[in-house]
Amino acid sequence: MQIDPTPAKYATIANALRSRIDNGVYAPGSMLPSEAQLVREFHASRSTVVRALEYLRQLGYIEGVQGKGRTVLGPPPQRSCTPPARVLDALHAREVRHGLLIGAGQAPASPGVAAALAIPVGEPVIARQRVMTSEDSDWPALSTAYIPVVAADGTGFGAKELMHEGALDHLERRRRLVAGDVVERLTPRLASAQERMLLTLDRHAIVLHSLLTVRSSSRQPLLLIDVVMHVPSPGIEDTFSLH
Amino acid sequence: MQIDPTPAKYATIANALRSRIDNGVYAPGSMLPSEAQLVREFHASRSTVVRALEYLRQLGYIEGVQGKGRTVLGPPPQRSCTPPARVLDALHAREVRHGLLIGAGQAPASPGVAAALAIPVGEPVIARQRVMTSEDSDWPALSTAYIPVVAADGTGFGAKELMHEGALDHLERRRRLVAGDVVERLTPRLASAQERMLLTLDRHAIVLHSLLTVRSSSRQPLLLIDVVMHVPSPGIEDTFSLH
DNA sequence: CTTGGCTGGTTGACTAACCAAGTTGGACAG
DNA sequence: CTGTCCAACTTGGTTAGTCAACCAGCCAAG
Repeated sequence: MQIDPTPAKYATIANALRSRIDNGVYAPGSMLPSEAQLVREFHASRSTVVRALEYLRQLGYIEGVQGKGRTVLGPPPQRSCTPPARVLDALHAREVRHGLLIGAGQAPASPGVAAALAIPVGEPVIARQRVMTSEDSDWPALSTAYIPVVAADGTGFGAKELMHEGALDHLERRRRLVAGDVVERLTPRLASAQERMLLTLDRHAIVLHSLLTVRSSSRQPLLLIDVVMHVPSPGIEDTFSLH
Repeated sequence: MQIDPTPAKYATIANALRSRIDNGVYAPGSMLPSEAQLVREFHASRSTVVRALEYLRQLGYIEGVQGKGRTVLGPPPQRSCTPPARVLDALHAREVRHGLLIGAGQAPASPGVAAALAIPVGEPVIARQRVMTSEDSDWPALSTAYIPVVAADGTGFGAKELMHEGALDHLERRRRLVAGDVVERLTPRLASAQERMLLTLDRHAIVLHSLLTVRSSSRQPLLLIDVVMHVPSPGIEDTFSLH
């Protein structure tokens, strides 16, 4: 039977202090107790205390000034996520051959499109549909960009000419906008007949449907890209750090 | 007139070693010189050398085994995202009611399980299956944890008793391991008959299959969790920053 | 052949001590 | 009141030492 080991003293000290910072006991901007105080509290040598503090410093929880003391910085900010490749592909894929552009033109916004763009159902939008190839994406995909007509003014979204830059690149350049983030909603479903035909899929093919809402920094929807991907085994792979 | 200060000795050592790792002088997988060797090379005390090594360890460049030496891991990979909620749920969901544990016991590793755990097909693994409820997860899900029998020694994975902590928490505590990252492979497919029954799904229900490989900091697979989720509209939502 | 003990090496953790460099507050003089 | 000095306190860096726990190789005994 395995006996649980006692954690190392420096780890105990580091974790205790870290918890206090995470829980707000030591607020950001406040001074941490001095080394001498911590030596007394944790019955450890100074070197052991310093080792724990160094660990927290490297994690970004605290910052020390010689002669003055250590300041609490707070829990290190959560890194914001870079979009995975499939999202970036959809935002930036250029139209390089005429055969890939299925169509472009005005249509009334469906309920789904209206909800994603925060506009009334039926409001006119420009829809632009294209096939994404292995040059654009890891898997065969069908991509439809939607943008409200008023917002498409001055852009080439409704034109029959190829857009030699990605949809987001084009919008940002033509409308002098800066996108802030993108929200992806991912659902699995059966491929429609049109999708099967355009992507050369089997009768019962299952696809991943990704609805990408590009927003401004104030969260206003700017552009919607509806992507349908046929993802073969071993599927979409992502790696996440656990510390 | 400010004269540039001589960098601290430990910083000089850490930066020298870090450069050698970045430049491939010490290749990933190789052994770093011993502390005694570095003491001689850099004319420093052992504690000073250890301080430099500890800094690199925390950055993720190296990993040490007591009595054996330190292994070069290589430059740390670009920090990836915090795992999304569905992944964290699967890693940390506790078993709180007996009805949710479907079964636990030994089985030979299927090709998929073997590949994910980097073990031979047919090698005995412990499989533990449970239903995840709305307390655990945003959607109904079926979760099966797989761990090689030898690695399950000293854990409760094969037992019929409930595990009152998450699978990863349990493994880390019982085996004194620290997980480094988790790789997710996501595919859409039709639900199997068992999945439909256990998750109360329709005849043609489509599910998302998420295969999670938990790895150590040296990328060795530790634990596999196979999750099948029924994701209703509007699907899995994620937000990504664009700057 | 296997097993156990020994040796030399390895890292992990902890303590003690020293020196350096800086901050802060109080006391004192002008 | 302002400026200077000094003591007490602070963190930064380094060395030396000890004990514990482990690995790998070697050799002897069964």
